[in-house]
Amino acid sequence: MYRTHTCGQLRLTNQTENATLAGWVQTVRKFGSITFVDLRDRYGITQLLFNEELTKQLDNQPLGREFVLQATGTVNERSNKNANIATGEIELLVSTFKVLNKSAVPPFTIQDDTDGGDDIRMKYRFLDLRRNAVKKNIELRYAVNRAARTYLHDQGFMDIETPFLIKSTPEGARDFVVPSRMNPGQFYALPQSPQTFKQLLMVSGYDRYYQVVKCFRDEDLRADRQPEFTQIDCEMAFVEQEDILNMFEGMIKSIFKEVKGIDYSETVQRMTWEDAMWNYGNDKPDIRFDIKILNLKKPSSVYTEKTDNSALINGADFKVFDEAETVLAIAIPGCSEYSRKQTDELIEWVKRPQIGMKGLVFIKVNADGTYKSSVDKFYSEEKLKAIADAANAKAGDLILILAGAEERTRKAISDLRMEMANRLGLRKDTEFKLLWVLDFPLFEYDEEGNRWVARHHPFTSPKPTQIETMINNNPTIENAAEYLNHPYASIKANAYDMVLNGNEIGGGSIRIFQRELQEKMFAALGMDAEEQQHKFGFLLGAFEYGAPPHGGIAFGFDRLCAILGGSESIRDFIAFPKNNSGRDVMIDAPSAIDEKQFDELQIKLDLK
RNA sequence: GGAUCGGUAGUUCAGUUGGUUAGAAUGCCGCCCUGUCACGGCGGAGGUCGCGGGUUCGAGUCCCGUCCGGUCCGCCA
Repeated sequence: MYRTHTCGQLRLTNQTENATLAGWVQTVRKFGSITFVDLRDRYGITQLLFNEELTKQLDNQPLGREFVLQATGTVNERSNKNANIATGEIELLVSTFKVLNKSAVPPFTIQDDTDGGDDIRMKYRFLDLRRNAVKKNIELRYAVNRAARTYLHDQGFMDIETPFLIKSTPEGARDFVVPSRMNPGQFYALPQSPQTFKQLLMVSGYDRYYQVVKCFRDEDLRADRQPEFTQIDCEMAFVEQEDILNMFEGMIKSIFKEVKGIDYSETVQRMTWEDAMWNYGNDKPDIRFDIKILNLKKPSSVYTEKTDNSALINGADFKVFDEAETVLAIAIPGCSEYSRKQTDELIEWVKRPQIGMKGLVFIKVNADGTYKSSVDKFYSEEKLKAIADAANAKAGDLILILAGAEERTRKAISDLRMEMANRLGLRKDTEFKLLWVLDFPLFEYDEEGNRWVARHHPFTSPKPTQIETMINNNPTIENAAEYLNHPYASIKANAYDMVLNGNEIGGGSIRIFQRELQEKMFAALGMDAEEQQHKFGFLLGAFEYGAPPHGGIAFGFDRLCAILGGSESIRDFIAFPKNNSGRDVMIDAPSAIDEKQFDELQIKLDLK
């Protein structure tokens, strides 16, 4: 037996008991004739005390950091207690010890505020994982996993595994592909999600399915995007959208309760996609703070149900506004005192290539009720007041106005809104606000490919009243400039996203379950009968054998963990993550393979 | 594919308008120390300034290229 207790276990109540501990040497503090050793394992740190005789033995058997040590002795009350650690009232008075393994000097210190940078910590991730800060994240991840599984199990969901070696269907993200030795020249694809399999399980009658499952996408990375990532993937049969929303609100609330101890009792807000875009410029708005967009102009073809406020800016002969497709304003609370330097800095901020605006108009709503703006030449004080009132600005607020092309400007005002909220500390990572965004567009225009693609995926059902519009307006070769006016731009889907603090944490839809409609959908995406059969024949075939109505949702597990852990980066919540370039710097993957492997695969490497 | 920031001791960083022998902290090694817990004291070792080229009397510093890493845009059904 290597140990009788863990390093986080012993207390004053164990005084005078014998115990054997095993763990890693955190620090050695030598005082000539006595020595203190902090021994660490997953559970905590216990101080070991070596007497004079044992300290002498250390001359022949030196202890270094991260040595693996086993020590036996009696539990002793400390004369100087340490309130900072759970075992701080006791120490182990060592009688015998054994070095189970020595350690090279670690390249960075294994402690909470380590001296190691990201690079070196990723290369030695197995050491980084010993640190409390990382361990806490991995533990939180397991807690989220457990809470989700418990909830879903209690609701009658079954965990059913689906294959990783599947068929490539190049829609949406790029597939990772795997060559098949037994089928030379042919390739498997790793799943971007188990989408079609979970739908087939619905056809098979497993009407509540879930899986905590790896998904793979060969796209560029970000702080919150990895090439392999984990989803909580769920599907239900005989459900409408309302059933799904209720079921999975329940799951998230249960996770909040189990993992964070938070009773999220309030009703989860709901918002249509159009409202989200109109009011926040974003399909995943952070609603922890109440700053909404004032639409001073809009392109006529979208947001057909909305009324803009162009009367407020018209007739001033201000070309920047008059010639812009879209003009959007937000009122930032308490910033009217911004200096010239500060407003100039904001202008530079929106002109950065990532934002790409040409400039920024501001109106200061002064505390004394006067107005000062960068467009005083064009707008009288009355007009500025009218704009300020429409933007819900109060005395002391700063109104920021962007003008330009619809999509870019709307994204820019959203980015600006988030940036200002960050600067004002309005995005607290201890506050959690859930939101359902509903009625997403069914299609979106792909400018690069000059075609219409499914916004969610091609299995998403259209709103029933718009099926006719979909069938009767199949896109031909469209002019890119006119895409906002195509009937497809207005078709909405039975699709929904769950948003937490401005992050999309889950998304799903009610699926198409009739073969005929699915064929029409594929046709709408430009797939002829032959291509449909080749790519999705198995699904169309299955739909002929009594497919039930069904729908589902998938949650981004890594991202959910990161948000619950108060972090922007999902890497901290993955035991062995990839870096920015998709590399695992610890094992140095990807890497070249042997000539023999190419031979077996009958593949010849000929890099361009 | 693009933008941007960074690469100097094991590690984290500083390094002025280009100028003598490139510094600090921490870690590491040695000696001293019986109550430390960020132990303390004294001493020591440790550098291809990412790599290649250029400008210059002289380059860590300026220029060009390249590699690596971070963040973002495009991309991510």
